Amino acid sequence: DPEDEEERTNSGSCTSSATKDGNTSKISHSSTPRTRKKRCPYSKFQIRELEREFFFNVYINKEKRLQLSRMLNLTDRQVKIWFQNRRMKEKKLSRDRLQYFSGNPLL
Amino acid sequence: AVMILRSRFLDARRKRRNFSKQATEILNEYFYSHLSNPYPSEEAKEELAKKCSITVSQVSNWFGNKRIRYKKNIGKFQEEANLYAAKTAVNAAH
DNA sequence: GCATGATAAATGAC
DNA sequence: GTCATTTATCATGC
Repeated sequence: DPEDEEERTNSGSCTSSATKDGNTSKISHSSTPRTRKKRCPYSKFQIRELEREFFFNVYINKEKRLQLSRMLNLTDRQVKIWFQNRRMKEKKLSRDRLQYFSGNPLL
Repeated sequence: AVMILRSRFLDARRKRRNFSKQATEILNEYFYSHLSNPYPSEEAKEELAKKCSITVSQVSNWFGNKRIRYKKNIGKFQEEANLYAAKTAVNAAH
C-alpha cells in the first residue's frame, strides 16, 4: 500500500481530513482505489519554496526532498510528485512557446 | 519589443476563449460516436486539432473535461448525445 | 449564475 | 524516471 508516510499536521489550508475510516465503501470495488486523495492546492509559500528549489535543480535528491517536505508540511511523496508535474509543465511551456512564436518572425 | 511579446504570450495562455461553433461540432461528433471508448489516439488528436484549428493540447483538454463532465451528469448531456447520434446516422446514410 | 477552457494535485501504466 | 489520465479548482465568457 502506498499509504501515508504521516500526513503531518497541516497548518494552513488543506489539512489531512481524509478520514481513512475502514468501510464506507458503498460500491464494492473488489480491489484498488481505496479513496483517492482529495486534491488540495498548495499555498503561495509552498509554491515559492518548491519553485526556488526547482530553479536550482530540476531533479531533487532524496536529502533535499525530505528536508523540503518537512519545511513545507508536505509528504515526501507529494514533493516528488510536484517535481514530476513541474517538469512536465516546463516541457509543455517549451512546446507552447515554440508554437506561439513560430508564426511570429518578431516583425 | 521582446518583453511585449513575452507578456502577450503569458496572457494568451491565461485568457480563455471559447472554441468556434464548428470546432465544438467536430469534437462532439467524435466524442459521441466513440462513446464506448472516447480516447482518441495521438494521430486522431492531431487530425482533430487540424480540423478544429486548435492545438493538440487543447484537444486533450477538451476530451478530458468532456469525459468527466459527461460521466458526472449523463442526464444533462442526454439531449446532446441524441442530437449527435442522429447526426452521425445521417452522415452514414449519405 | 453556470458553461467552458486551462491549470494544478494525484494516480497509474510502463 | 516519463506521460496520459482523473479530479478539483481556477479564471474567464456571456
